[in-house]
Amino acid sequence: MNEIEFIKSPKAAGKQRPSFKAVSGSRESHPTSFIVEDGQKLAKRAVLSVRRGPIRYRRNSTIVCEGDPADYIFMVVDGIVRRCKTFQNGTRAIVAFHTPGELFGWTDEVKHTLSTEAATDALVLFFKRSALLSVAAREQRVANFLLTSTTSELRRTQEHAVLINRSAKCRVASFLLNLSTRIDEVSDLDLPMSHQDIADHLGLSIETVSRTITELERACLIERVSARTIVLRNRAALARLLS
Amino acid sequence: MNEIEFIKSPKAAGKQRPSFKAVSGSRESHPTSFIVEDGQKLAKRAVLSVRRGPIRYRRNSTIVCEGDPADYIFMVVDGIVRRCKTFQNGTRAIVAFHTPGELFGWTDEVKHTLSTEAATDALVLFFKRSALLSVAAREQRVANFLLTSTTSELRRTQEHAVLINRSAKCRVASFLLNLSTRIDEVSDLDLPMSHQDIADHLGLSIETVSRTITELERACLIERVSARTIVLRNRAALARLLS
DNA sequence: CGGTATGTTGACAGTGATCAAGAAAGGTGG
DNA sequence: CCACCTTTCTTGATCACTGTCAACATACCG
Repeated sequence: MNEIEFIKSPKAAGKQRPSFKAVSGSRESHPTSFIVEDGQKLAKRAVLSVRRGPIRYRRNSTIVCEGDPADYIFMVVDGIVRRCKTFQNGTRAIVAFHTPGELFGWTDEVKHTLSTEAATDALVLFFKRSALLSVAAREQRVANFLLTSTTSELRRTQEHAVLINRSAKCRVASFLLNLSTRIDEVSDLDLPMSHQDIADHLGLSIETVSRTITELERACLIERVSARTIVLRNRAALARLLS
Repeated sequence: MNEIEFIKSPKAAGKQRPSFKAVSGSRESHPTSFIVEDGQKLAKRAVLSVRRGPIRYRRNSTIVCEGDPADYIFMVVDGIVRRCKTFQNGTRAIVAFHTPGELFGWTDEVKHTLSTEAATDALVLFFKRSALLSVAAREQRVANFLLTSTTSELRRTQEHAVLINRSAKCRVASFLLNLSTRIDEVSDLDLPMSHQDIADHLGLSIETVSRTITELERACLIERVSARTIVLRNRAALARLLS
């Protein structure tokens, strides 16, 4: 871990881009509200007792390196976090992006198999693995939350793996539709991450991502307000590209 | 579900190819031995009480269709099972192969999002989702097994997703190394599934799979005893292709 | 033994990567 | 507020890897 900076309030983070502020600011519920919803004071107190942070990370800073001991697991409070693997030749594969409220990094291995980095300025909670396990043993709702989080992440990763043998147009359309459901899309869809991140996530070159967005715009499926701001003009047609 | 056939003994299945028999016959421990290892008679009785089957499936028969209600989850007893999604244009993506002992199909959705098919003759146990959940609520070891199974599947799916933007040679090498650790590799590595299945799993064409195997053989990294039987001659060199 | 399914190899084409140049956006300092 | 610089994005030209089409070989099965 590097570039760690303790802060007093979530408001201190995520101001790099106006659109990003809008995204995080418009969230009605706090990411950890699942504990409240469970209505179990004991569980809430138990989980919070093993919480560390939140810790603020600047964009592109590393939260955990591949190979680091898997002592902690994480939850995004604000911003976007990417989980990736970098190869010797410098190419990088981004397995997943995580949005606020998502628990990630849970593993049975002793070491993390993926690096975790801040794709935007981000605010991240830490949970000590061993402590969370012992809480889960006492509180069934905590155990359930662990299982549910892992199951959701598995489903998303499976859907992503399905994209492997599909065309560039299909991958980009899928990504845009997916993203629009995961972050608050007021009217415009603000891309919180760089095109390079999107390219590494979809297994495409940055040039192909750009060209494909242009192509979708020419077909009037989307509209490019700015490089990082897109309007989905025809969701139905975009969805048809996937089937 | 179709082509279901109740049988008395696992011996009745998996005889299609001699190599397949050798693979399944050489397993020392029974796939459900985790229950015994847990040493909890209550848990064992509880889990077995919600078991259905085993049911035998012939190669290429469908176990569950995409969109079927997710009332049951599954465990491979014998053979290889594939989980896939087929698109309108006929192309198919195989997200994962499952080997004996693996629990799969766990989901939070009401419907299965992937089809499940027998890649070889296979023997499959069924567990009623709701029943397994209530057992897990009583027996922490059962809950743990659910979480561990899901976590393992997530890790494997993540590793598979990483292969997206890598070369054909790298994908095939990765697949062969991976397979050799998952099935008993006496001296030869018997491919239990067809080249078409491998191609759909790796996002390659069947021709490219064939050509890549030929290429690896020319480089003396592997040796092709027959179309379905391969010897890994130089594991270290194969592993170097991945990094 | 013949027929079907599966695997192999070659020729060619197409999608997307690479290389290169320019444009736009964001950040910094005057 | 503007000038400058850096980063990010866009577009074009070319190339390479892999897909497609086709023919043949081999294995499997009745």
